[in-house]
Amino acid sequence: MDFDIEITKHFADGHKIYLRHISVDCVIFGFHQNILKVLLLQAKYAGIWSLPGGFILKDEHMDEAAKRILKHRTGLDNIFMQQFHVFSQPSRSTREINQQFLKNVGIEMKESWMFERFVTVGYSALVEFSDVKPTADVYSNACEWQDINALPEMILDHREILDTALQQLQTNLNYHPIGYNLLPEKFTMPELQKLYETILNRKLDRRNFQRKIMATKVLKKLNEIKKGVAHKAPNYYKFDLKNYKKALKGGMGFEL
Amino acid sequence: MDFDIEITKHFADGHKIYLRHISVDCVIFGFHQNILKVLLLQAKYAGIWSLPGGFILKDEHMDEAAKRILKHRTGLDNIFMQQFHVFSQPSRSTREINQQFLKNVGIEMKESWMFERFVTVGYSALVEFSDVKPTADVYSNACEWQDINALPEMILDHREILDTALQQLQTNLNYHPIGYNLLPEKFTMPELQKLYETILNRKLDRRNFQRKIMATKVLKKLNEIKKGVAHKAPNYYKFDLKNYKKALKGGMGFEL
DNA sequence: TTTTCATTGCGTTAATATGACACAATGATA
DNA sequence: TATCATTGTGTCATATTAACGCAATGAAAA
Repeated sequence: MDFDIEITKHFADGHKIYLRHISVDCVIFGFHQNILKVLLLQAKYAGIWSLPGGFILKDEHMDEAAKRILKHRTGLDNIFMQQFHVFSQPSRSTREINQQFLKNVGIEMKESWMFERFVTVGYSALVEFSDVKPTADVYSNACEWQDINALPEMILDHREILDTALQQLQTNLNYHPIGYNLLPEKFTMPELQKLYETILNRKLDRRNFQRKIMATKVLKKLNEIKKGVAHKAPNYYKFDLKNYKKALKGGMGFEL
Repeated sequence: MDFDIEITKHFADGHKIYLRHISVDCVIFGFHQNILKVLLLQAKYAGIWSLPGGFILKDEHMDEAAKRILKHRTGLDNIFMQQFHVFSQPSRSTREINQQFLKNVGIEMKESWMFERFVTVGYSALVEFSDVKPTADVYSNACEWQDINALPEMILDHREILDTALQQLQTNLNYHPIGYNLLPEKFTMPELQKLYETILNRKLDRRNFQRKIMATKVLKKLNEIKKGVAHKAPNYYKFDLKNYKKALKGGMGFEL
C-alpha cells in the first residue's frame, strides 16, 4: 500500500477497527555487552524517540495487542509480557504531534481519533538481545536499542513509563528469577551476576550471589567450561525451566 | 432529575462526557467483627451483584475517577486508592445486561456506547468499616458489605477482579504495613493480628507477630487497657503515622 | 471471697540465613 | 616457567526466625 494512503486511512478510519482512547506501550528490555538496553523508535521528521506502541483491535485482548506489537518490532513470538501500569493524565494527547506529522507528510485532516486523549497501558518484556531484528514502523525512521544509562529525549510521558517499568523490574528481582529471556541458552555465573547488578544498579558479593542463586535450584550446572578467556575459565549454566517457572509463581524465598 | 430521563440521557449521551470503552471498578475492603468485607452493589431487577464502578470523564485522571466513585458509594474522601490490574477480555461487554435493564425500565434504545466492549481498570481501597455510609446508585437496589468468605454471585468477571485484588493485598502484606484505614483509631494487638490472619488466610504465632510488628515501629503503645473483656485485658495501640507512611514506601524489612 | 482459666505480655533457645572474608585452583599471558 | 586476575568452594561471626515456656491478668465460676 502507498505510504500516504495508509497514513490517511489510519487517521481517518482507524477507530473503526481499534478501540478509541486506549493504547498500549511496550518497554522491551535486552541485555548486551553487560549493558541493559531498551528498544525505541525514532519518529519521522521530529527525530524524537518513543516506546513501541499501538492500539487494541475491537475484538482483541490487550495482552494479544502487546504481543502483536512486540512481534512486529522484534520478530519475536511467544514472549512473556506483563502489564505494569496504566498512564492516564488527561493531557496525554498526541494532537499537536500527530497534526505536525500529517503536515510533514502533506495530508490535511481536521479531526481524527488520533488527535484525542489516550489512556495507555504499559507492558514490559525481557528478550534475548541477539534474537531481535529491530524493525521500524511507517511512522519511524529507526528502531534501535538504546542504553538504559544514555537515553535520548522521549515523547510525551514515555520516559516516565520506561522508568516505571525499570523500577518494577528492580522490585521483582528480589522475589522472582530473571534472565531466562535475557541471556543466551547457556551462560556463566559472572554473566548472570552482571545482569542482576545492572538492573539493581549496585554491586553484589560474587560468592554470596552464587550461593543464593544455586539454593533456589533454578540453575543447572553444565559439564562445560567457557573457552578462550583470560584467567580461570568459568563454568556454563543453564536454567532449569521447571524450577524457574515454579519460582516465577511462588517466589524465590530470599533477598539479594 | 426523573429516573427514566437520567437513564436515557446516560445511555444516549454518556459518551459525550466519558471516555468510551474504558471503565473503572473498585474493590473496597473493610474489616468488621474479625471478618474481611467488600462493598458490593446489587443490580436492580436482576438481583446479581457487582463491584462499584464507573467511567472516566473526558478531562479526568483515572485515579480521580476511582476516588469519585469511592466517594459516591461510601461518603469517604481522601482515601488511598491503587490501580492493580486491567481486565480486557474482548467478551467484556454488558450489551445483554444493559439491554435487559433498559427493557425493565421501559426504555427502548437500539444502540448505545453502554452496549459496547469495555476494558476496565481495577482499583483497590482499604477503608474503615464504621466510617462508611453505603449508598446505592440509580442502577442498584442496594449497596452492602459482603463477607469475603460468603460472596454472592457476581456480574461478568467481577469475581475475578475481586480475587485479583485480594491476592495483591496478600502479596503486599509482607512488605507494607496495613490496617491504618481498616482499623479504628485505637485497637488491640489481637485485633491487628486477626486482620493479618484474615487476609493471609493462615494462623500466625501471637508472640512472634507482636515482636515483628513492634520492631517496625509503626505502632505506638497507648497507656490504656481495653475494659470489659474476659481474661487478661489487652493494651490499646495506635499507628504512628510518620513511621507508617515511611514503611509504606520503603517496605517493612521482614516477612511474617 | 477464693479459685479457675483463657488470654496477654515478655522472654528463651535452637535452627537457619546472611554478610564478610579466606584460600586454593585455573589457565591464558607474559 | 612464573604471573595474576578470576573462579569455585568453604569458613565464621552475627542477625533473623520459628517454636515454645511462663508469669501476670482479671472476668467468670465456685
